[in-house]
Amino acid sequence: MRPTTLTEAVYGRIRNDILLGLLKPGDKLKLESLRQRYDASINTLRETLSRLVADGLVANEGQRGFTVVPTSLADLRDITEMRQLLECHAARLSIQSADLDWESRVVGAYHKLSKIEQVIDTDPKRYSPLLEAYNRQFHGALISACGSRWLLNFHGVMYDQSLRYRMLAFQVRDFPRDQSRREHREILDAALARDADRLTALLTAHITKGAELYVEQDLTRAQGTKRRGPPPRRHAGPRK
Amino acid sequence: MRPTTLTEAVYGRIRNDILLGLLKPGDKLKLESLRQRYDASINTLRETLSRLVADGLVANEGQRGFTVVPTSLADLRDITEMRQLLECHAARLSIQSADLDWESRVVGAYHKLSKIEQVIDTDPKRYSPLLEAYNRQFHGALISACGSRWLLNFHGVMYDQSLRYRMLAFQVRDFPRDQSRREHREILDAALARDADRLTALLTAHITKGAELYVEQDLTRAQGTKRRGPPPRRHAGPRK
DNA sequence: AAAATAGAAAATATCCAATTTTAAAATGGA
DNA sequence: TCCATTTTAAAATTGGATATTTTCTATTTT
Repeated sequence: MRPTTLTEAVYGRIRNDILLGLLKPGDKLKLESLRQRYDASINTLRETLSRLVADGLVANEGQRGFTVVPTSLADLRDITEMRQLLECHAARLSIQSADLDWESRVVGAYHKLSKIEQVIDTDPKRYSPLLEAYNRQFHGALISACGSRWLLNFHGVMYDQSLRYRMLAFQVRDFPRDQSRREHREILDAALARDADRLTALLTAHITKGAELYVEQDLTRAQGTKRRGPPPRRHAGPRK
Repeated sequence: MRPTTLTEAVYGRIRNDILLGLLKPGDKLKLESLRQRYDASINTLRETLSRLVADGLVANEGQRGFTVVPTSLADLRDITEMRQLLECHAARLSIQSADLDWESRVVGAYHKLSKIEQVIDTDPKRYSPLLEAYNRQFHGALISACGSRWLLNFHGVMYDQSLRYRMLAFQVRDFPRDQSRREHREILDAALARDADRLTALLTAHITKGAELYVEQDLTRAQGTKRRGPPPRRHAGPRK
Protein backbone atom coordinates (compact mmCIF):
# COMPACT_ATOMS: atom_id res chain seq x y z
CA MET A 1 0.00 0.00 0.00
CA ARG A 2 1.34 3.33 -0.99
CA PRO A 3 1.02 6.39 1.17
CA THR A 4 -2.27 8.15 0.77
CA THR A 5 -1.10 11.53 1.93
CA LEU A 6 1.89 13.73 1.31
CA THR A 7 2.84 13.71 4.95
CA GLU A 8 2.99 9.95 4.94
CA ALA A 9 5.12 9.90 1.82
CA VAL A 10 7.62 12.36 3.24
CA TYR A 11 7.56 10.51 6.52
CA GLY A 12 8.54 7.35 4.71
CA ARG A 13 11.30 9.04 2.80
CA ILE A 14 12.92 10.72 5.76
CA ARG A 15 12.55 7.61 7.81
CA ASN A 16 14.26 5.67 5.11
CA ASP A 17 17.07 8.15 4.81
CA ILE A 18 17.71 7.88 8.52
CA LEU A 19 17.56 4.11 8.51
CA LEU A 20 19.94 3.97 5.58
CA GLY A 21 22.31 6.38 7.25
CA LEU A 22 21.94 9.06 4.60
CA LEU A 23 20.90 11.30 7.44
CA LYS A 24 23.54 10.57 10.02
CA PRO A 25 23.20 10.24 13.77
CA GLY A 26 23.39 13.66 15.33
CA ASP A 27 22.63 15.54 12.14
CA LYS A 28 20.72 18.71 12.63
CA LEU A 29 17.49 18.66 10.70
CA LYS A 30 17.02 22.25 9.66
CA LEU A 31 13.55 22.82 8.42
CA GLU A 32 14.69 25.05 5.62
CA SER A 33 17.04 22.44 4.18
CA LEU A 34 14.46 19.73 4.55
CA ARG A 35 11.95 21.89 2.79
CA GLN A 36 14.14 21.92 -0.26
CA ARG A 37 15.30 18.36 -0.06
CA TYR A 38 11.88 16.83 0.34
CA ASP A 39 9.85 19.51 -1.31
CA ALA A 40 7.23 19.99 1.34
CA SER A 41 6.15 22.89 3.48
CA ILE A 42 7.45 23.60 6.94
CA ASN A 43 4.22 22.54 8.58
CA THR A 44 4.10 19.24 6.78
CA LEU A 45 7.71 18.67 7.69
CA ARG A 46 7.12 19.39 11.32
CA GLU A 47 4.29 16.94 11.34
CA THR A 48 6.36 14.17 9.85
CA LEU A 49 9.25 14.92 12.15
CA SER A 50 6.95 14.68 15.11
CA ARG A 51 6.09 11.18 14.04
CA LEU A 52 9.72 10.26 13.71
CA VAL A 53 10.30 11.52 17.21
CA ALA A 54 7.76 8.97 18.28
CA ASP A 55 9.69 6.27 16.46
CA GLY A 56 12.77 7.23 18.34
CA LEU A 57 14.62 8.20 15.20
CA VAL A 58 14.48 11.95 15.67
CA ALA A 59 14.92 14.06 18.77
CA ASN A 60 13.21 17.35 19.41
CA GLU A 61 14.70 19.12 22.37
CA GLY A 62 12.91 22.16 23.63
CA GLN A 63 13.31 25.00 21.26
CA ARG A 64 16.39 23.76 19.53
CA GLY A 65 14.74 22.06 16.62
CA PHE A 66 15.07 18.52 15.37
CA THR A 67 18.09 16.25 15.10
CA VAL A 68 18.67 12.68 14.07
CA VAL A 69 18.92 10.64 17.26
CA PRO A 70 22.56 9.92 18.06
CA THR A 71 23.87 6.40 18.35
CA SER A 72 25.81 4.81 21.16
CA LEU A 73 26.96 1.39 22.14
CA ALA A 74 24.78 1.53 25.23
CA ASP A 75 21.77 2.29 23.09
CA LEU A 76 22.60 -0.54 20.72
CA ARG A 77 22.89 -2.94 23.61
CA ASP A 78 19.56 -1.82 24.94
CA ILE A 79 17.92 -2.19 21.57
CA THR A 80 19.44 -5.58 21.00
CA GLU A 81 18.28 -6.98 24.30
CA MET A 82 14.85 -5.50 23.85
CA ARG A 83 14.50 -6.92 20.39
CA GLN A 84 15.55 -10.30 21.67
CA LEU A 85 13.00 -10.19 24.43
CA LEU A 86 10.17 -9.17 22.15
CA GLU A 87 11.03 -11.30 19.17
CA CYS A 88 11.55 -14.44 21.19
CA HIS A 89 8.40 -13.93 23.15
CA ALA A 90 6.42 -13.30 20.00
CA ALA A 91 7.96 -16.29 18.28
CA ARG A 92 6.93 -18.49 21.16
CA LEU A 93 3.38 -17.24 21.06
CA SER A 94 3.33 -17.70 17.33
CA ILE A 95 4.35 -21.30 17.58
CA GLN A 96 1.70 -21.89 20.18
CA SER A 97 -1.07 -20.76 17.91
CA ALA A 98 0.64 -21.67 14.69
CA ASP A 99 -1.62 -22.74 11.89
CA LEU A 100 -1.13 -23.54 8.25
CA ASP A 101 -1.46 -19.92 7.20
CA TRP A 102 1.39 -18.98 9.47
CA GLU A 103 3.50 -21.83 8.18
CA SER A 104 2.79 -20.73 4.68
CA ARG A 105 3.80 -17.16 5.39
CA VAL A 106 7.04 -18.32 7.00
CA VAL A 107 7.97 -20.65 4.19
CA GLY A 108 7.06 -18.05 1.59
CA ALA A 109 9.09 -15.34 3.24
CA TYR A 110 12.02 -17.63 3.70
CA HIS A 111 11.95 -18.54 0.06
CA LYS A 112 12.19 -14.95 -1.08
CA LEU A 113 14.90 -14.16 1.41
CA SER A 114 16.84 -17.24 0.54
CA LYS A 115 16.77 -16.51 -3.16
CA ILE A 116 18.11 -13.03 -2.84
CA GLU A 117 20.71 -14.10 -0.32
CA GLN A 118 21.95 -16.59 -2.83
CA VAL A 119 22.32 -13.99 -5.54
CA ILE A 120 24.11 -11.55 -3.31
CA ASP A 121 26.30 -14.23 -1.86
CA THR A 122 27.70 -15.20 -5.20
CA ASP A 123 28.19 -11.61 -6.21
CA PRO A 124 28.45 -9.14 -3.33
CA LYS A 125 28.42 -6.27 -5.77
CA ARG A 126 24.76 -6.92 -6.25
CA TYR A 127 23.85 -6.10 -2.71
CA SER A 128 20.37 -4.70 -2.70
CA PRO A 129 18.14 -3.03 -0.15
CA LEU A 130 15.69 -5.70 -1.16
CA LEU A 131 17.64 -8.02 1.08
CA GLU A 132 16.78 -5.90 4.07
CA ALA A 133 13.15 -5.80 3.08
CA TYR A 134 12.96 -9.57 2.73
CA ASN A 135 14.85 -10.09 5.92
CA ARG A 136 12.32 -7.98 7.72
CA GLN A 137 9.50 -9.89 6.13
CA PHE A 138 10.96 -13.19 7.21
CA HIS A 139 11.34 -12.11 10.80
CA GLY A 140 7.91 -10.58 10.58
CA ALA A 141 6.38 -13.79 9.32
CA LEU A 142 7.88 -15.78 12.16
CA ILE A 143 6.08 -13.73 14.75
CA SER A 144 3.00 -12.95 12.70
CA ALA A 145 0.81 -15.40 14.57
CA CYS A 146 1.56 -14.06 18.02
CA GLY A 147 -1.81 -12.41 18.18
CA SER A 148 -0.67 -9.24 19.89
CA ARG A 149 -0.79 -5.99 17.98
CA TRP A 150 1.20 -4.17 20.60
CA LEU A 151 3.88 -6.77 20.60
CA LEU A 152 4.20 -6.54 16.84
CA ASN A 153 4.19 -2.79 17.16
CA PHE A 154 7.01 -2.61 19.66
CA HIS A 155 8.97 -5.25 17.88
CA GLY A 156 8.73 -3.26 14.69
CA VAL A 157 10.22 -0.26 16.42
CA MET A 158 13.10 -2.28 17.78
CA TYR A 159 13.66 -3.94 14.44
CA ASP A 160 13.98 -0.59 12.73
CA GLN A 161 16.33 0.66 15.37
CA SER A 162 18.59 -2.31 15.01
CA LEU A 163 18.39 -2.03 11.25
CA ARG A 164 19.75 1.47 11.48
CA TYR A 165 22.82 0.32 13.36
CA ARG A 166 23.33 -2.49 10.88
CA MET A 167 23.15 -0.14 7.93
CA LEU A 168 25.57 2.23 9.58
CA ALA A 169 27.98 -0.64 9.97
CA PHE A 170 27.76 -1.48 6.28
CA GLN A 171 28.96 1.99 5.46
CA VAL A 172 32.43 1.11 6.66
CA ARG A 173 32.65 -2.60 6.42
CA ASP A 174 31.67 -5.19 3.89
CA PHE A 175 28.42 -6.94 3.98
CA PRO A 176 28.97 -10.22 5.83
CA ARG A 177 28.57 -13.27 3.71
CA ASP A 178 27.31 -16.74 4.11
CA GLN A 179 26.88 -16.88 7.86
CA SER A 180 23.47 -15.32 8.17
CA ARG A 181 22.26 -17.50 5.34
CA ARG A 182 22.92 -20.60 7.35
CA GLU A 183 21.32 -19.06 10.39
CA HIS A 184 18.16 -18.28 8.56
CA ARG A 185 17.96 -21.84 7.38
CA GLU A 186 18.26 -23.14 10.91
CA ILE A 187 15.68 -20.70 12.13
CA LEU A 188 13.28 -21.88 9.48
CA ASP A 189 13.82 -25.49 10.44
CA ALA A 190 13.25 -24.83 14.10
CA ALA A 191 10.09 -22.90 13.32
CA LEU A 192 8.66 -25.61 11.13
CA ALA A 193 9.59 -28.20 13.73
CA ARG A 194 7.65 -26.09 16.23
CA ASP A 195 10.66 -26.24 18.51
CA ALA A 196 10.17 -23.05 20.48
CA ASP A 197 13.23 -23.43 22.68
CA ARG A 198 15.55 -24.01 19.78
CA LEU A 199 13.94 -21.24 17.80
CA THR A 200 14.39 -18.65 20.51
CA ALA A 201 17.95 -19.73 21.09
CA LEU A 202 18.71 -19.34 17.41
CA LEU A 203 16.97 -16.01 17.19
CA THR A 204 18.83 -14.67 20.18
CA ALA A 205 22.16 -15.66 18.71
CA HIS A 206 21.20 -14.33 15.30
CA ILE A 207 20.20 -10.96 16.69
CA THR A 208 23.34 -10.75 18.77
CA LYS A 209 25.48 -11.41 15.75
CA GLY A 210 23.67 -8.77 13.78
CA ALA A 211 24.45 -6.23 16.45
CA GLU A 212 28.09 -7.24 16.59
CA LEU A 213 28.57 -6.13 13.02
CA TYR A 214 28.30 -2.65 14.38
CA VAL A 215 30.15 -3.12 17.61
CA GLU A 216 33.17 -4.49 15.83
CA GLN A 217 33.93 -1.14 14.36
CA ASP A 218 33.98 1.55 16.87
CA LEU A 219 31.36 3.52 15.18
CA THR A 220 30.60 5.70 18.09
CA ARG A 221 32.70 8.59 17.05
CA ALA A 222 31.91 12.12 16.05
CA GLN A 223 28.38 12.24 14.88
CA GLY A 224 27.00 15.46 13.48
CA THR A 225 27.26 17.72 16.48
CA LYS A 226 27.64 17.80 20.21
CA ARG A 227 25.63 16.10 22.88
CA ARG A 228 24.89 12.49 22.20
CA GLY A 229 22.25 12.19 24.88
CA PRO A 230 20.01 9.21 25.57
CA PRO A 231 17.62 7.73 23.07
CA PRO A 232 14.07 8.58 22.33
CA ARG A 233 10.94 10.00 23.78
CA ARG A 234 7.53 8.64 23.30
CA HIS A 235 6.61 6.53 20.42
CA ALA A 236 4.01 4.20 18.99
CA GLY A 237 2.47 2.01 16.30
CA PRO A 238 3.37 -0.54 13.62
CA ARG A 239 2.83 -0.22 9.94
CA LYS A 240 -0.45 -1.45 8.61
CA MET B 1 9.40 20.03 34.58
CA ARG B 2 6.84 22.07 32.76
CA PRO B 3 6.44 22.06 29.02
CA THR B 4 8.72 24.46 27.24
CA THR B 5 6.68 24.83 24.12
CA LEU B 6 3.03 25.33 23.32
CA THR B 7 2.86 22.09 21.39
CA GLU B 8 4.07 20.19 24.40
CA ALA B 9 1.56 21.84 26.65
CA VAL B 10 -1.35 21.08 24.37
CA TYR B 11 -0.04 17.58 23.89
CA GLY B 12 -0.15 17.05 27.60
CA ARG B 13 -3.62 18.45 27.94
CA ILE B 14 -5.18 16.42 25.16
CA ARG B 15 -3.38 13.34 26.34
CA ASN B 16 -4.76 13.88 29.76
CA ASP B 17 -8.27 14.41 28.52
CA ILE B 18 -8.12 11.14 26.64
CA LEU B 19 -6.66 9.25 29.58
CA LEU B 20 -9.31 10.65 31.86
CA GLY B 21 -12.03 9.77 29.44
CA LEU B 22 -13.10 13.35 28.82
CA LEU B 23 -12.43 12.66 25.20
CA LYS B 24 -14.15 9.34 24.72
CA PRO B 25 -13.06 6.35 22.69
CA GLY B 26 -14.19 6.80 19.12
CA ASP B 27 -14.69 10.54 19.41
CA LYS B 28 -13.96 12.43 16.29
CA LEU B 29 -11.32 15.05 16.84
CA LYS B 30 -12.33 17.85 14.53
CA LEU B 31 -9.53 20.29 14.19
CA GLU B 32 -11.86 23.25 14.29
CA SER B 33 -13.37 22.24 17.63
CA LEU B 34 -9.99 21.47 19.08
CA ARG B 35 -8.73 24.82 17.96
CA GLN B 36 -11.29 26.48 20.16
CA ARG B 37 -11.09 24.09 23.05
CA TYR B 38 -7.32 24.18 23.38
CA ASP B 39 -6.69 27.54 21.88
CA ALA B 40 -4.00 26.57 19.41
CA SER B 41 -3.64 26.75 15.68
CA ILE B 42 -4.44 23.95 13.30
CA ASN B 43 -0.80 23.26 12.63
CA THR B 44 0.09 23.03 16.27
CA LEU B 45 -2.85 20.74 16.80
CA ARG B 46 -1.88 18.45 13.97
CA GLU B 47 1.58 18.22 15.39
CA THR B 48 0.36 17.23 18.83
CA LEU B 49 -2.15 14.80 17.41
CA SER B 50 0.60 13.15 15.42
CA ARG B 51 2.42 12.49 18.62
CA LEU B 52 -0.64 11.05 20.22
CA VAL B 53 -1.02 8.73 17.28
CA ALA B 54 2.38 7.43 18.18
CA ASP B 55 1.22 6.85 21.73
CA GLY B 56 -1.63 4.79 20.42
CA LEU B 57 -4.19 7.14 21.87
CA VAL B 58 -5.30 8.74 18.63
CA ALA B 59 -5.92 7.22 15.22
CA ASN B 60 -5.36 8.97 11.94
CA GLU B 61 -6.88 6.94 9.15
CA GLY B 62 -6.12 8.00 5.64
CA GLN B 63 -7.71 11.27 4.90
CA ARG B 64 -10.46 11.12 7.42
CA GLY B 65 -8.88 13.08 10.19
CA PHE B 66 -8.18 12.13 13.75
CA THR B 67 -10.23 10.16 16.25
CA VAL B 68 -9.70 8.92 19.76
CA VAL B 69 -8.65 5.30 19.50
CA PRO B 70 -11.61 3.04 20.25
CA THR B 71 -11.52 0.53 23.06
CA SER B 72 -12.25 -3.16 22.94
CA LEU B 73 -11.91 -6.11 25.22
CA ALA B 74 -9.40 -7.67 22.85
CA ASP B 75 -7.30 -4.55 23.00
CA LEU B 76 -7.48 -4.46 26.78
CA ARG B 77 -6.40 -8.07 26.96
CA ASP B 78 -3.48 -7.34 24.67
CA ILE B 79 -2.45 -4.32 26.70
CA THR B 80 -2.75 -6.18 29.95
CA GLU B 81 -0.59 -9.06 28.84
CA MET B 82 1.94 -6.73 27.34
CA ARG B 83 2.16 -4.66 30.46
CA GLN B 84 2.62 -7.76 32.52
CA LEU B 85 5.41 -8.96 30.31
CA LEU B 86 7.24 -5.66 30.38
CA GLU B 87 6.67 -4.73 33.97
CA CYS B 88 7.67 -8.13 35.29
CA HIS B 89 10.74 -8.28 33.13
CA ALA B 90 11.76 -4.80 34.17
CA ALA B 91 11.09 -5.56 37.82
CA ARG B 92 13.32 -8.60 37.60
CA LEU B 93 16.13 -6.60 36.04
CA SER B 94 15.65 -3.92 38.65
CA ILE B 95 16.04 -6.37 41.46
CA GLN B 96 19.15 -7.74 39.87
CA SER B 97 20.88 -4.41 39.88
CA ALA B 98 19.07 -2.97 42.83
CA ASP B 99 21.00 -0.57 44.97
CA LEU B 100 20.18 1.68 47.86
CA ASP B 101 19.01 4.48 45.62
CA TRP B 102 16.48 2.20 44.05
CA GLU B 103 15.30 0.97 47.40
CA SER B 104 14.94 4.51 48.53
CA ARG B 105 12.86 5.46 45.51
CA VAL B 106 10.61 2.47 46.03
CA VAL B 107 10.07 3.11 49.70
CA GLY B 108 9.51 6.79 49.10
CA ALA B 109 7.00 6.21 46.34
CA TYR B 110 5.20 3.63 48.40
CA HIS B 111 4.92 6.00 51.28
CA LYS B 112 3.23 8.68 49.23
CA LEU B 113 0.91 6.19 47.60
CA SER B 114 0.07 4.58 50.86
CA LYS B 115 -0.79 7.85 52.53
CA ILE B 116 -3.20 8.95 49.88
CA GLU B 117 -4.75 5.51 49.66
CA GLN B 118 -5.46 5.73 53.33
CA VAL B 119 -7.21 9.05 53.03
CA ILE B 120 -9.32 7.95 50.10
CA ASP B 121 -10.13 4.67 51.72
CA THR B 122 -11.66 6.29 54.74
CA ASP B 123 -13.56 8.76 52.66
CA PRO B 124 -14.17 7.70 49.05
CA LYS B 125 -15.57 11.11 48.26
CA ARG B 126 -12.10 12.45 48.41
CA TYR B 127 -10.90 10.42 45.46
CA SER B 128 -8.20 12.37 43.74
CA PRO B 129 -6.30 12.06 40.49
CA LEU B 130 -3.27 12.31 42.71
CA LEU B 131 -3.83 8.69 43.53
CA GLU B 132 -3.25 7.77 39.93
CA ALA B 133 -0.15 9.87 39.79
CA TYR B 134 1.29 8.26 42.89
CA ASN B 135 0.33 4.83 41.72
CA ARG B 136 2.23 5.41 38.52
CA GLN B 137 5.21 6.67 40.46
CA PHE B 138 5.23 3.60 42.63
CA HIS B 139 5.15 1.22 39.71
CA GLY B 140 7.71 3.41 38.02
CA ALA B 141 10.03 3.26 40.99
CA LEU B 142 9.88 -0.51 41.10
CA ILE B 143 11.27 -0.82 37.61
CA SER B 144 13.44 2.27 37.69
CA ALA B 145 16.66 0.32 38.06
CA CYS B 146 16.13 -1.95 35.08
CA GLY B 147 18.67 -0.01 33.08
CA SER B 148 16.80 -0.07 29.81
CA ARG B 149 15.41 3.14 28.42
CA TRP B 150 13.42 1.35 25.78
CA LEU B 151 11.89 -0.96 28.28
CA LEU B 152 10.81 1.96 30.42
CA ASN B 153 9.56 3.66 27.34
CA PHE B 154 7.36 0.82 26.18
CA HIS B 155 6.19 0.14 29.67
CA GLY B 156 5.12 3.74 29.98
CA VAL B 157 3.01 3.41 26.89
CA MET B 158 1.32 0.29 28.18
CA TYR B 159 0.80 1.82 31.57
CA ASP B 160 -0.99 4.77 30.06
CA GLN B 161 -3.12 2.54 27.92
CA SER B 162 -4.20 0.48 30.88
CA LEU B 163 -4.79 3.63 32.87
CA ARG B 164 -7.24 4.79 30.25
CA TYR B 165 -9.30 1.64 30.60
CA ARG B 166 -9.23 1.94 34.34
CA MET B 167 -10.42 5.53 34.25
CA LEU B 168 -13.18 4.61 31.85
CA ALA B 169 -14.32 1.98 34.30
CA PHE B 170 -14.49 4.49 37.13
CA GLN B 171 -16.95 6.51 35.14
CA VAL B 172 -19.61 3.89 35.74
CA ARG B 173 -18.55 2.06 38.79
CA ASP B 174 -17.22 3.01 42.16
CA PHE B 175 -13.60 3.18 42.90
CA PRO B 176 -12.59 -0.16 44.42
CA ARG B 177 -11.48 0.03 47.97
CA ASP B 178 -9.07 -1.65 50.23
CA GLN B 179 -7.96 -4.48 47.99
CA SER B 180 -5.32 -2.71 46.00
CA ARG B 181 -3.96 -1.21 49.17
CA ARG B 182 -3.09 -4.63 50.48
CA GLU B 183 -1.63 -5.61 47.15
CA HIS B 184 0.67 -2.66 47.10
CA ARG B 185 1.90 -3.52 50.53
CA GLU B 186 2.72 -7.05 49.45
CA ILE B 187 4.45 -5.80 46.35
CA LEU B 188 6.59 -3.51 48.42
CA ASP B 189 7.54 -6.33 50.75
CA ALA B 190 8.50 -8.64 47.92
CA ALA B 191 10.57 -5.91 46.33
CA LEU B 192 12.45 -5.10 49.49
CA ALA B 193 12.99 -8.81 50.11
CA ARG B 194 14.47 -8.97 46.62
CA ASP B 195 12.18 -11.87 45.89
CA ALA B 196 11.85 -11.58 42.14
CA ASP B 197 9.56 -14.56 41.67
CA ARG B 198 7.12 -13.45 44.27
CA LEU B 199 7.26 -9.89 43.05
CA THR B 200 6.43 -10.80 39.48
CA ALA B 201 3.64 -13.07 40.61
CA LEU B 202 2.14 -10.28 42.67
CA LEU B 203 2.53 -7.77 39.90
CA THR B 204 0.88 -10.05 37.40
CA ALA B 205 -2.08 -10.58 39.67
CA HIS B 206 -2.28 -6.92 40.51
CA ILE B 207 -2.32 -5.89 36.87
CA THR B 208 -4.89 -8.50 36.01
CA LYS B 209 -7.18 -7.26 38.74
CA GLY B 210 -6.80 -3.72 37.55
CA ALA B 211 -7.93 -4.76 34.11
CA GLU B 212 -10.89 -6.67 35.47
CA LEU B 213 -12.37 -3.49 36.84
CA TYR B 214 -13.11 -2.63 33.26
CA VAL B 215 -14.04 -6.04 32.03
CA GLU B 216 -16.66 -6.45 34.73
CA GLN B 217 -18.82 -3.83 33.16
CA ASP B 218 -19.39 -4.40 29.54
CA LEU B 219 -17.94 -1.13 28.58
CA THR B 220 -17.49 -2.00 24.99
CA ARG B 221 -20.65 -0.43 23.77
CA ALA B 222 -21.34 2.46 21.46
CA GLN B 223 -18.34 4.68 21.42
CA GLY B 224 -18.46 7.92 19.51
CA THR B 225 -18.93 6.62 16.01
CA LYS B 226 -18.70 3.58 13.84
CA ARG B 227 -15.79 1.28 13.13
CA ARG B 228 -13.89 0.26 16.20
CA GLY B 229 -10.95 -1.12 14.28
CA PRO B 230 -7.70 -2.36 15.74
CA PRO B 231 -5.43 -0.30 17.94
CA PRO B 232 -2.46 1.81 17.11
CA ARG B 233 0.19 2.52 14.61
CA ARG B 234 3.72 3.34 15.37
CA HIS B 235 4.92 4.49 18.65
CA ALA B 236 8.03 5.50 20.58
CA GLY B 237 9.89 7.20 23.45
CA PRO B 238 9.52 7.76 27.15
CA ARG B 239 9.17 10.95 28.99
CA LYS B 240 12.39 12.60 30.06
C1' DA C 1 44.14 35.04 27.50
C1' DA C 2 39.83 33.50 29.65
C1' DA C 3 35.30 34.97 30.73
C1' DA C 4 31.44 37.72 30.18
C1' DT C 5 28.45 40.51 27.32
C1' DA C 6 26.07 43.04 23.60
C1' DG C 7 24.22 42.78 19.14
C1' DA C 8 23.39 40.65 14.84
C1' DA C 9 22.02 36.75 12.21
C1' DA C 10 19.81 32.28 11.94
C1' DA C 11 16.36 29.18 13.16
C1' DT C 12 12.23 27.89 15.80
C1' DA C 13 7.60 27.79 17.10
C1' DT C 14 3.22 29.56 15.89
C1' DC C 15 -0.45 31.40 13.63
C1' DC C 16 -3.40 32.70 9.67
C1' DA C 17 -5.52 32.73 5.25
C1' DA C 18 -6.19 30.40 0.95
C1' DT C 19 -6.30 26.30 -2.11
C1' DT C 20 -6.78 21.62 -3.33
C1' DT C 21 -8.48 17.10 -2.25
C1' DT C 22 -11.43 13.85 -0.23
C1' DA C 23 -15.00 11.86 2.05
C1' DA C 24 -19.66 11.94 3.64
C1' DA C 25 -24.37 13.57 2.97
C1' DA C 26 -28.13 14.91 0.26
C1' DT C 27 -30.71 14.66 -3.88
C1' DG C 28 -33.04 12.96 -7.84
C1' DG C 29 -34.31 9.80 -10.57
C1' DA C 30 -34.60 4.49 -12.47
C1' DT D 1 -34.65 0.40 -2.73
C1' DC D 2 -30.62 1.16 -5.24
C1' DC D 3 -27.46 3.93 -8.25
C1' DA D 4 -25.28 8.13 -9.95
C1' DT D 5 -24.61 12.96 -9.31
C1' DT D 6 -24.22 17.19 -6.83
C1' DT D 7 -23.34 19.62 -2.61
C1' DT D 8 -21.18 20.37 1.53
C1' DA D 9 -18.09 19.83 5.36
C1' DA D 10 -13.45 18.63 6.58
C1' DA D 11 -8.94 17.51 6.07
C1' DA D 12 -4.40 18.06 3.92
C1' DT D 13 -1.10 21.31 2.34
C1' DT D 14 0.99 25.35 1.17
C1' DG D 15 3.12 30.01 1.63
C1' DG D 16 3.97 33.69 4.11
C1' DA D 17 4.20 36.56 8.29
C1' DT D 18 5.72 37.24 13.14
C1' DA D 19 7.22 36.88 17.63
C1' DT D 20 10.93 34.52 20.33
C1' DT D 21 14.83 32.01 21.16
C1' DT D 22 19.32 30.34 19.93
C1' DT D 23 23.56 30.70 18.32
C1' DC D 24 27.53 33.21 16.61
C1' DT D 25 30.69 36.81 16.56
C1' DA D 26 32.89 40.82 17.81
C1' DT D 27 33.86 43.73 21.84
C1' DT D 28 34.82 44.51 26.74
C1' DT D 29 36.11 43.40 31.20
C1' DT D 30 38.88 41.01 34.67
